[in-house]
Parts: sequence; C-alpha cells; structure tokens
Amino acid sequence: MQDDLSWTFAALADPTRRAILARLRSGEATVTQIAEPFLGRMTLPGVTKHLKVLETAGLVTKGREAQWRPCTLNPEPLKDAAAWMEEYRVHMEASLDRLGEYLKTVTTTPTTTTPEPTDD
Amino acid sequence: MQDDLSWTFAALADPTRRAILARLRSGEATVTQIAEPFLGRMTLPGVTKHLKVLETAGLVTKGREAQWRPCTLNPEPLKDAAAWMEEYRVHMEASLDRLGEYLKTVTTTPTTTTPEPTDD
DNA sequence: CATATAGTTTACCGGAAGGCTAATTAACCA
DNA sequence: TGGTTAATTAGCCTTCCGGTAAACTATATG
Repeated sequence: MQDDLSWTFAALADPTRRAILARLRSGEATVTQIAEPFLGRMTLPGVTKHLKVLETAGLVTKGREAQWRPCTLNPEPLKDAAAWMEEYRVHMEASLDRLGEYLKTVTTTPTTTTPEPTDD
Repeated sequence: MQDDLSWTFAALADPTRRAILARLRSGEATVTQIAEPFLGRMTLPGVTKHLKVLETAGLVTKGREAQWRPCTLNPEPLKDAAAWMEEYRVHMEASLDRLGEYLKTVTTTPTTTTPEPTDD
C-alpha cells in the first residue's frame, strides 16, 4: 500500500472489519465466535480474510491455543490515526460546533442493546 | 461502498489524498495548485480523480470561479471518524502510555519546513 | 485409527481503484 | 475569431478487493 497509516485507514474502511474490532472491545474471541454474527451474510473464509487485513494492519493479534485462534484487539495503530486526526481538530472545532460537544452527544447517545451486528 | 464512515476512511487511506487535505489546511487552492507538488509523480487527471474521491467523501468542497475550481477543506466527515475512534480511546490509553501524552509528543514534534510534499 | 471441530489455503470471479494518454469542455483574452 | 489556460471526461489497462466453493491442515477425542 505504502505506509502504516494507509493500511490502518484502509482496514477501517469496511463495516464488517469495524464490527469485528467492536466485538473485540469486549474481549478476546476465536475466529468462529467472531464470525458467528456474520455467517449467513458471509462465509467463514470471508471473515478469515477480513481478520487477515486487520492483522496486517496490526489492529488484531491472533494467538494459538490448540485448534483455536484467540484474537485480541491491538489499538496501537489507532493512536497514529488519532494523532493524524488531531492535526485537524482545530478545523473540526471551527466548523460550526466544537468537537468536544459533538463527541459528547455521540458518546452519550443510546449505546443501546446492539441487536444487530451491523457496525460500530 | 456502504456507509459514510467507510467512504471517509477509504478516502484517508491514501497518502496523496492525505497530502491534499494537508495542503488545504492552509487555505483554499485550485486544482493545478494542489496538483503542483505531485506532477512528475502523477498526472493532472490523476489528481482530479483523487480530488473526486475526497469530494465524494465530503472532505473537500469544490467551488467555481471562472475557469478555476477553488477547493476547500470540509472537516465535517472527520468528526464522525473522530467520534468512532473515541470509542477506542480507553483501549489506546490502556496500552502502555496515555493517548494524550502520545499526542503531545506527536503534536510538539518538529512540524518543520515540509520540504517534500510526501504526506501528512 | 477414524472422526469431529477450528481454521486456513487455493483457485476463481466480478467489480472497483488508481494510473495513463488523448480528447473535450469551459472560460478568459487578444 | 482564434488561442491559451484550467480542468474534466473518455477509454484503456493493470492491480487489488471482497466474496465464494472446495480442498487442506491441525488438533482433540472416541
């Protein structure tokens, strides 16, 4: 691709992959556990591919335990992405409302039952 | 693609496009002005394409003034991206050092002369 | 050993991304 | 009118992406 940041953003540019990351926020999970919400929409190899993208981007670490591959979230690359965005904070704040307020409204919204594994 | 967030991240997943956004941080610019640092590496139609991606993602707004198309940065979509990242702040903070400190080290680094139009 | 479970690899497909050159549109200027 | 500058469009090519089905590897267990 070219650089780490591009890999990171590219990995994030897919709702399935973002949903996988969201799943891993609540702890380690095996491939089949991760895949479960998506099967019917997608096959297991499909999920494996997405996981590989996330792994390549360094966002997910895959361990091995017998026949299972426990996956864990690795947020390091997100720091660089966040740092990149930080440069634009002033622009975001300047545009109409402040980012902090905006984030507050977003962060305090429902965060409800997450019935569908759509995205995060 | 699917959703706004995906378009945003996809648009950011390219160093040329990030460099274009960085250029626009210092104010409005025409297409040829934007393209100037990249010519030799890329043709004008190539830059136009990248601009269209940014425009589609809503990150850049193209005006018209005679034969020129003054482009401006539109940070709105970045807010959603930042809001998405916010959910992972605690994870980033948990991993070794705090994001705030990390961002401080990044933000206070050189920010030098930007001799090459590599990226941002 | 045989079989079940967990996951990956291979091979294939359609479509989109990113690049180019050449041609075209649009506006200004002389 | 004709020429110049600014930018886009069109057509083509190659590579990558997201998905599949089928075959394979690896580990556990009866």
